[in-house]
Amino acid sequence: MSDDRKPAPRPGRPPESDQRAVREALLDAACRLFSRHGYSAVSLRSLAGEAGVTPAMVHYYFGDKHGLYMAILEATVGEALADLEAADTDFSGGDALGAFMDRYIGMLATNPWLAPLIYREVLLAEGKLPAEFLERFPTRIRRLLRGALEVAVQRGEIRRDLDLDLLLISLIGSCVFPFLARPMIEQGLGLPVDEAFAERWRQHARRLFLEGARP
Amino acid sequence: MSDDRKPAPRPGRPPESDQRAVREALLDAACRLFSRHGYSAVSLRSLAGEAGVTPAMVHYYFGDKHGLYMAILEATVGEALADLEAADTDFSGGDALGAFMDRYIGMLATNPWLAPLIYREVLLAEGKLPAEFLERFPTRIRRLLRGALEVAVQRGEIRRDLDLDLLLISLIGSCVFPFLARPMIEQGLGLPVDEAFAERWRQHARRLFLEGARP
DNA sequence: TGTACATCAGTGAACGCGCGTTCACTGATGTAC
DNA sequence: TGTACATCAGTGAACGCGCGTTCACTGATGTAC
Repeated sequence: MSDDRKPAPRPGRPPESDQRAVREALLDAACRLFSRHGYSAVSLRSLAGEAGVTPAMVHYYFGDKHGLYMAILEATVGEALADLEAADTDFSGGDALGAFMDRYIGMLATNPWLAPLIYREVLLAEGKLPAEFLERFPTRIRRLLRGALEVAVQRGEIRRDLDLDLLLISLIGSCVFPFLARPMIEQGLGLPVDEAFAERWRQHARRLFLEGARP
Repeated sequence: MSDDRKPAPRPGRPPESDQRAVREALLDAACRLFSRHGYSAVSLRSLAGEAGVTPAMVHYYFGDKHGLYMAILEATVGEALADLEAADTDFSGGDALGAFMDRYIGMLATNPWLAPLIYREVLLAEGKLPAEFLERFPTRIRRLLRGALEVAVQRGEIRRDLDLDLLLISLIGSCVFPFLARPMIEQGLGLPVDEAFAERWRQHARRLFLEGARP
């Protein structure tokens, strides 16, 4: 009764159990562990231990390990993309690129596991679902940004002598890189990558991207 | 005699064997597989198969799996770093930053496995050697670049209102990002990341970093 | 309202498999006399 | 120059272990009559 760290798991259906709590504990642990160590380096035993449940729960709720992986991808990456696309209309106003960078950086700062997770899946193509995500994610984000870039060029907000494909890569990189390189920044440079850093990075990235480093 | 794909491995010491060939076949396969799939996702059986040798060879030459990993880190990352540092003197002349970017991008383009390998080890801190590499690599590259940046600021080649820490992150990111995002660029944008791309990226990254995207 | 039963959330021991690793061994090569 | 032997490169079968996964089960909860 006094020890609630180990709630004395008895056999049989637990009273007043909350399915969503178990599911989300698993999703939460999976986000953290998969993004930090990679899919194959994380065992279901350690994952279940982190979530405070039995390894068999993974199969009960998600079928198998890969199903859990797909579930967090759908929940995190899918939601993030939908969020960016829903805000597409905002980008039609002035300074569309700045608005995109603001929103993108904010999203990456709020969800620290997002960048490494997407990176492992999409950029390294480490995952097992090239057909689905490798086509879906970059295609959607490319469509989103190519349009904004072309509009910006036509408006004269961007120089005409820059290759738009390469500029697209630079734009994404200048948003996402510090959240990929987080351990290096925190341990190598001694800068905590928190909300305050994200705010500084927002301003720095916008200014550098538009104006350059030269005086 | 005619079939040299399977050289009919007989028991006993092979005649005219070349130790270095076996060692380097293992290192080569390890570079490709570890950088593509990650340390724990690569089994010694698949790695040895790729190199055309027996799994037991890994222990014969490198002690264990981790020893092989350390060996390729030392061979690739160590050599790359030493190369950059040896060229440090070049950077004392005019346009030190441009010279660094040129050299850095060239190195990443020549060794396609380098960026993902360093990323997995240093940026994600996925490896088991935080004490050794997480201190060595970023510390050295930071020292290298902070000096060059401060000199550039004093010479008036760089604006004074930019945070040097953030600028350092931007500089590294604008060199390394396309080589990290290679699968996305090749499959998502349809651009092959080859030597020609590296040459285009060199010019693009330098111009964008110094002059910005605004007309 | 009680009762009988289906369902449901979860347990925990066990399964087979592939992993990293070990080891007794084989026959070619190098060396000493 | 021959011969005896140590060394050396490499084999391949086997080891124990931890992995993902399965399954018989338990007892609380929901439902039908």
